[in-house]
Amino acid sequence: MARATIAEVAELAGVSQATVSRALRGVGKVAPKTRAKVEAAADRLGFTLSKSASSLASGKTMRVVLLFSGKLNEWFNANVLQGVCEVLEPEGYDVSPTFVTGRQETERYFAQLPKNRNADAIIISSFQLDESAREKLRVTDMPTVGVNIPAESFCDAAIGVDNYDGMSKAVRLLKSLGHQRIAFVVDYIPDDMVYSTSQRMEAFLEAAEQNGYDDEYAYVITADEHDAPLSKADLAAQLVAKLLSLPHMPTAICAETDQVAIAVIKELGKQQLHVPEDISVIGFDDADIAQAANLTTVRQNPLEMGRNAARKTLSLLRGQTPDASYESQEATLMLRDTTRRVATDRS
Amino acid sequence: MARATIAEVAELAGVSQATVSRALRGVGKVAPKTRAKVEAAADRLGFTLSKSASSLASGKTMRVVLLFSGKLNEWFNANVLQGVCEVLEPEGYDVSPTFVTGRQETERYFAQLPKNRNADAIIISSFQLDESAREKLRVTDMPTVGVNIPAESFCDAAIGVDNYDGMSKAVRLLKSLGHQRIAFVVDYIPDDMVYSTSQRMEAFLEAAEQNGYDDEYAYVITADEHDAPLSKADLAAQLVAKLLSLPHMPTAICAETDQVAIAVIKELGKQQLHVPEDISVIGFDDADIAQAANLTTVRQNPLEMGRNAARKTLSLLRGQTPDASYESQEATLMLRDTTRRVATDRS
DNA sequence: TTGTATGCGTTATCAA
DNA sequence: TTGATAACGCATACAA
Repeated sequence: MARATIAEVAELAGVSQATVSRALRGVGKVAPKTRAKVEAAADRLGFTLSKSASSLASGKTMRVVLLFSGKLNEWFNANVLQGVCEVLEPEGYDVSPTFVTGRQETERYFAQLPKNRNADAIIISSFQLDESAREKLRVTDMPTVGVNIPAESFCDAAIGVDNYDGMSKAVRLLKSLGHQRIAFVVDYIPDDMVYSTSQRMEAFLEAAEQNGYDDEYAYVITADEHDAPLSKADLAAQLVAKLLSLPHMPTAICAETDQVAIAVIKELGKQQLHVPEDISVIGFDDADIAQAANLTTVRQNPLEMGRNAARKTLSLLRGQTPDASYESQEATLMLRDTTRRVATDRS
Repeated sequence: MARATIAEVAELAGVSQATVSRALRGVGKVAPKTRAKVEAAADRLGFTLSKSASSLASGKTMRVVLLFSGKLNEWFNANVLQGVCEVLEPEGYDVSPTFVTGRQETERYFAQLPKNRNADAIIISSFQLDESAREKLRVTDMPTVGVNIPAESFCDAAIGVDNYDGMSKAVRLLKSLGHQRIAFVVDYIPDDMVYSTSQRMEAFLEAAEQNGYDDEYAYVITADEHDAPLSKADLAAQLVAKLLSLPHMPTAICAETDQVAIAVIKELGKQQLHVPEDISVIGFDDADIAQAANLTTVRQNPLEMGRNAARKTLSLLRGQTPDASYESQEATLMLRDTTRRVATDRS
């Protein structure tokens, strides 16, 4: 392609570069006739404004970075990304998905963050950041919005699911179904990552207490500490082993996520424990796999979170304060086939 | 943040701007000592090269567009994206995910493509393009690489799964298991979208023929034409209805995708037909849901396709020809719980 | 190996 | 409403 410049368009249209610029961007006062001329000329030359040149001249990069903890092909992240793109791209922004896996990469990323002037804003998803990283974020002059980030935060705005709400609903369901011993199963949680998981654990315990489960009736089962991530199958094997070696086996389990729930169900099956006949299981997320496995679960909506975060970002970018800077999404219980009223032959 | 410029770094380091530029990018000849000085200065100022300015000066945008048909939260797309990002981002490229859904958006996108000089390359995934769109792509001077794109193509390079290979394996499995009547179930295929689906259908028929299935022993069941996309449940209901109204019910089904396979299995269940006891089902993809549902399926690896496409893009960007411009990924049969040897009481 | 000078294609300020 | 013109921050050809 011939790469036309604004100058050629100006010449063809018989106006100045400045006018072309104004006309094409739709800013400032420009006569309808002039605009038409310019647009015709631009069209004929197959001309588009150069993003690089615009950025340089205006100081706006028209880019927003979307930082994930984990991979882009994870259900949650992919949905947030889709949501963000849906609202940001029509506004002319490029979204630049980035991801870090593990502690080291995270540190490295935040270490070099302050000097990054190559984006207008940053959206960060599902991080549990240490003080040093938070500090780095604070000193950045970029608007920062968080998705599933602790509320007492260092972000200008944030959106997340209400894990407390979600776990309460799960626990109340189990209570209604007559379950007297319940457990929360969860992978080992490194203290510096994965925010939502630890919050769900706390929420489970709190909800259990509020619903009258004493300590010995509501367990938390955690995997042993490990460095390399465990396969879900291995994790489930470990968790089920711990479950089965409990003084009293619970009749219902809440899992950290759908993934873990499904892995646990498979492992239980290997031990001839059937779900939901012998034991009920509830997941968290309502990812695609939950439907495929007919899993009762607590639904969150990362797609909508992404859209919401992007809207907040847009506000910030315009120098406004978002309507509700810190928002929390209600969680929904999805009743499917892995929960059941407890057998009546127990006291 | 103070936004330092290259000039300030140069001054602090006591060298020229040009030297700073060279030192920081690691190009050209620059003395180790000088480089160290420059790096120290840059570090102290919290300086990073401005992407916009670099782009403008060099003519390279350092951006590659990744165009999807469908949403970014679909399993296939999310995986391709992850793969592409994994290899492109370490090389300093921004990947800009874009998506179009439906015919109109696609047309609009390609219509304005030729004048898009805001990327160095474009990767397009899973498109079935009409001649006009192809032409637009051809006239673009950007390197173009395809993912799951017809081979006789308008791309400089491409990678895709071998749908023929995959469907052959599926059909051969069913033959080995003694199934004598088999069917392929598929959503209505608008002739201008979804490439792989129609290819799989053809591949099924071809494989069936090669394996000795006569016409009346290998059916293709297609949904009726419709404008708005059907929910998977509705689609499955329609497909199962057609299946059940066949002169002879097949004993095994190959589905277009895992999604369709799982929806069909659920619908069959509603009709008291159990999988695999009464009928075997094979999916295609091996997405997360396939594992969750214990679905026998044909595996493709979009993550690896993404990486591969990105590597090809990199080659093209460097002016080289990729080792293998057009590659095809072998498909793998994943044997799980939805297929079974046909009951022996049939002839 | 380093420095000088020019240009990249816009935007934005100021006049007209 | 439009036109000059000076930035914007860097890469690169060329000279030293």
